[in-house]
Amino acid sequence: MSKCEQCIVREFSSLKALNKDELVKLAECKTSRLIKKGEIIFEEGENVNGIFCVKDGVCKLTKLSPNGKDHIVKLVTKGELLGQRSMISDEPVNLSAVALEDMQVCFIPKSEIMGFFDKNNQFSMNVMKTICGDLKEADSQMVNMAQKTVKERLAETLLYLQDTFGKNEDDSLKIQLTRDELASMIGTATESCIRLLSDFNKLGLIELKGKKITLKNIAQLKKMI
Amino acid sequence: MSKCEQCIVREFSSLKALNKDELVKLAECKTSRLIKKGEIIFEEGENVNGIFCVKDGVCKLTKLSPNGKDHIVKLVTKGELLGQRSMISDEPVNLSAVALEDMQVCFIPKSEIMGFFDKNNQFSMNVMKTICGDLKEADSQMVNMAQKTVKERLAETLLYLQDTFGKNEDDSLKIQLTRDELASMIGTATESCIRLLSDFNKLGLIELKGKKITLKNIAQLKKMI
DNA sequence: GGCAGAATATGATATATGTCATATAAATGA
DNA sequence: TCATTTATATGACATATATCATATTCTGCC
Repeated sequence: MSKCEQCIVREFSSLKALNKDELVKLAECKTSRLIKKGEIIFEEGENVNGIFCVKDGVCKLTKLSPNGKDHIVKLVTKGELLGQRSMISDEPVNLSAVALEDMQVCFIPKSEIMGFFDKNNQFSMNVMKTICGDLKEADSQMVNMAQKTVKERLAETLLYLQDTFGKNEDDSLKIQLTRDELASMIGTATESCIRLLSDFNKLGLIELKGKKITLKNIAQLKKMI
Repeated sequence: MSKCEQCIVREFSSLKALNKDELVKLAECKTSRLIKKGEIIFEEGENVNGIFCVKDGVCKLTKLSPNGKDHIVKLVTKGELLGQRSMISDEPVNLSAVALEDMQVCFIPKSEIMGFFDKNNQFSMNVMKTICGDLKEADSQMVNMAQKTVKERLAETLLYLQDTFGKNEDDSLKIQLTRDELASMIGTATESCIRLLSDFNKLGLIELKGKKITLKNIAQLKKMI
């Protein structure tokens, strides 16, 4: 079992508030897991009874709409925690988590986290702030979905993906989403998404090479939002 | 200054975790306010530096979209707290609050609440749970906006309004929203909202009398969602 | 290496929703 | 009380987006 003290990603999450003793305790009760691309970490409705700390890789949090389509609510990446909301609410998870790349995660049982809540106010505060940030973002996304056109949402999402996950040496977006996934992030039909990408390509805003997407005219994309 | 100990609505919010001493302290530092229908409690971008406890009345939380339209993110009613998110994040508020009816609210300064966070774990936990509930609801609304038709969202919203705010003796919805406000809750143009209400009326799902809306066929409305 | 199945692409068309115009009804205020 | 504004309603039309069909390209796999 690897030591949490030496784990770098811990510094990026609420766990940074834990002291040496707490980290030792944490290392004793956590379980590490390797998760393959496409694998499900947990599914809507499941009881998770703990949280996951993402050490490496990216996953999508999706919610199934009554119309049968999945919607991607959020992407979660290295350094973030997964499943905090449902643990605190003491409810089954309301979202599914699926790996978009191979991942390394650690599972921390609920009992352990609840202990930290009791004894470490800074940790509680960090978790609260994270969830408040998620709420602000969710409100903003809600308004985006309600008020913006698909074209605007696509432009915004492409910029977000580059900002958050960066680009490869050839300048293409580092994170690899299928057209289907991109569509379910912006809330549209796959064909519409593909068509708009095609339009953006023709307008010189982006470049499509196979499944690789390269942002070519950031200024113009920003103007579209 | 009225005593918080005897305030009934306190029992419905996170504040129920406070003990006698804390309530006395709270009563000393809070300020009560009467707010007229239509009045702005706070506006997007403002620094609020505390939270509001809603003693009576209902307000809307709105967010301005870049296209210039307001979107109603949430309705807040008696017994709920207002402004928790931004206080915890230590940021300006991301939403505006406007009274839909005459309201009674109490303002509690940030310093006081932060003290409770430090000393009263149950209170912290209550606040956390409330915000987690808001986050779950926001995620769900995000998916609704992205995946459901306007018709479905209208049906859902009408049912929600009746469930949450009840009906008058004549069975019409107790909460009075303008068509414009209803439209900005479901995320559509005012005309589309009016038109669909008209359609629902013709189908016998609802009845329109002046601005009063009465749900006539709940089962059918539920089937539409 | 070639084949099956998936992902991407594009056209044709249907449909939902937005926009603009205008009419009517209701509310507000001098 | 009447006039002016504001909210509701409805029609005509434009447009964005979904849906269905069908290529084409990619990818994993035996």
